[in-house]
Amino acid sequence: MSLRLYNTLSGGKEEFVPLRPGHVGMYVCGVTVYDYCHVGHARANIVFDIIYRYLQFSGYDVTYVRNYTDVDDKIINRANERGIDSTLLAEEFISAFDEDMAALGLLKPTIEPKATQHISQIITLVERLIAGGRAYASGGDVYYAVESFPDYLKLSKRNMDEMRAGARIAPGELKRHPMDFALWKSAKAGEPAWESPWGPGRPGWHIECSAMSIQYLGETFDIHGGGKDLVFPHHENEIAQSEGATGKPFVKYWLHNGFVNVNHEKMSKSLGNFFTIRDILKTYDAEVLRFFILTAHYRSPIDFSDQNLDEARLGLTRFYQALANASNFVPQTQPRSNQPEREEIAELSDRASSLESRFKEAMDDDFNTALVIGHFFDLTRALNRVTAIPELAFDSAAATAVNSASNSMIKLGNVLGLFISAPSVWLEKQKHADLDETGLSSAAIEGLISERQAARANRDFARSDQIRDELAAKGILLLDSPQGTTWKCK
RNA sequence: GGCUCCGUCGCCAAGUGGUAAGGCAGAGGUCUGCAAAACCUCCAUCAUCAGUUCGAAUCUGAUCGGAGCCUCCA
Repeated sequence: MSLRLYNTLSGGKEEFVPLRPGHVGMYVCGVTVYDYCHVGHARANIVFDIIYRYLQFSGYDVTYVRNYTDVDDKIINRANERGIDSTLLAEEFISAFDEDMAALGLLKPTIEPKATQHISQIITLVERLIAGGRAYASGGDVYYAVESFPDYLKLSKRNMDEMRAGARIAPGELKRHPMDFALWKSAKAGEPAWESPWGPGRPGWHIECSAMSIQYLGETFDIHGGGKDLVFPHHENEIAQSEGATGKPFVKYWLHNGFVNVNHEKMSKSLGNFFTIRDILKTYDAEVLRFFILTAHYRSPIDFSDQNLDEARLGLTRFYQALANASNFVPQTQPRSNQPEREEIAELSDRASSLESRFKEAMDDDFNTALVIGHFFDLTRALNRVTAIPELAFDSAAATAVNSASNSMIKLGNVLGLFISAPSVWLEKQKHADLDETGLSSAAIEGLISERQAARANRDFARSDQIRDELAAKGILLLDSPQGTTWKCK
């Protein structure tokens, strides 16, 4: 079974066949750097991060390009509001973006080009379009003549008549057709500007992505991605610009991720219902956010809420707890027994050895991470079944199966950016994360545990239970085991 | 208004023609001094209606409900 992915262009799943065997060129629209990133950006970038990782896992040599759009009306406006230079503002938010992506545990793309460093390529592309009769200069601006490109709107599957109602020519624009869009904008006083054949100006939105993707991936490449909201106009215009200039198909597979919603509404700046990545990471571990995002298919909408994040944390804890149990289970001494194989061990071995094929099957089907997580839970249960049986503690077949299961789960989880911590470290971190709210210190808890142990040894269960109840009232749960008593937050 | 998409157990969520994964919550049980954790068992016929088919959550049509795009947006 080979990789199949949903192509927005065709509206269905297609078998993935790269242009060059063994190689993949992938371009993902980054951000316009004028503000902090919100959870919607986090989702888009996490989704393409796992696609990048999975393609590599599948043996492809991937060139992953993600741009910064660092010149744009919004940047200029925001810079003016703050009374600073737009370059400075862009730099500030490029750094913020880098910090956020690093905090989310994303791999760095192969290339992260900036629009302002590709002005000459942009100008060349615009000249090509003018020469080919696809664009025209008007005043100091250059516009793309959408009527010159018959395939316009093939990605968003609309037609000009439907669109015309919403389109209009804004005052000051020198367009021939309402749907025409700017490739180059003449600079007003105080705006960043570059010399061009049409006078000083700056690139319009869209053209930088055509110029940079062609520069690094060629005139035709494999995968182009971004959020669903970019289908129109951004990606539609990229197609018009690129194919209009080169006469070649621009992109083979268009991938678009679904939105993050809040109360079933799109999270967006204009609705004011957005959460920035840095705010979220104050409360939730980056891996919890990633896990939450991966529990839904990347094309589906996902509802962002505390309840859902808390549930994600609970789910992740279950994995880490099982992995911790597994690492404790492996005998420190030589195995003493080799019992006739028990059903639990056989099941675990089966699940462990088939995990990778199940994983691939799910991921090959348009990156079905939710199904993968289901498989992880299945394996977790099988794992817990074995590690919960004390008699198997020194059994060599059991140890082998447990080892193989946890290794496999960690290996494949890592492909999704999951299970990246040492289980004990992660559990410890979760344990202390909520400790502040309880008003207790871990030393105080340990002291009470010792006191309770003493009471239990004396069979003073009244005192023992009193201690446990008091701690429970403050949000601390005690967990007794043959190895002693540990605790965790509710 | 036009164009897309979605509606699966209390909640989250896979499944897109062969008879409903998984997680959370809930019920019962094992373990435990009692608990907790873990494990075991139980827990849905897929918005509604009408079709196509040997067979549909999956295809078609209608209805109801929700969202997105059409203006900047991951």
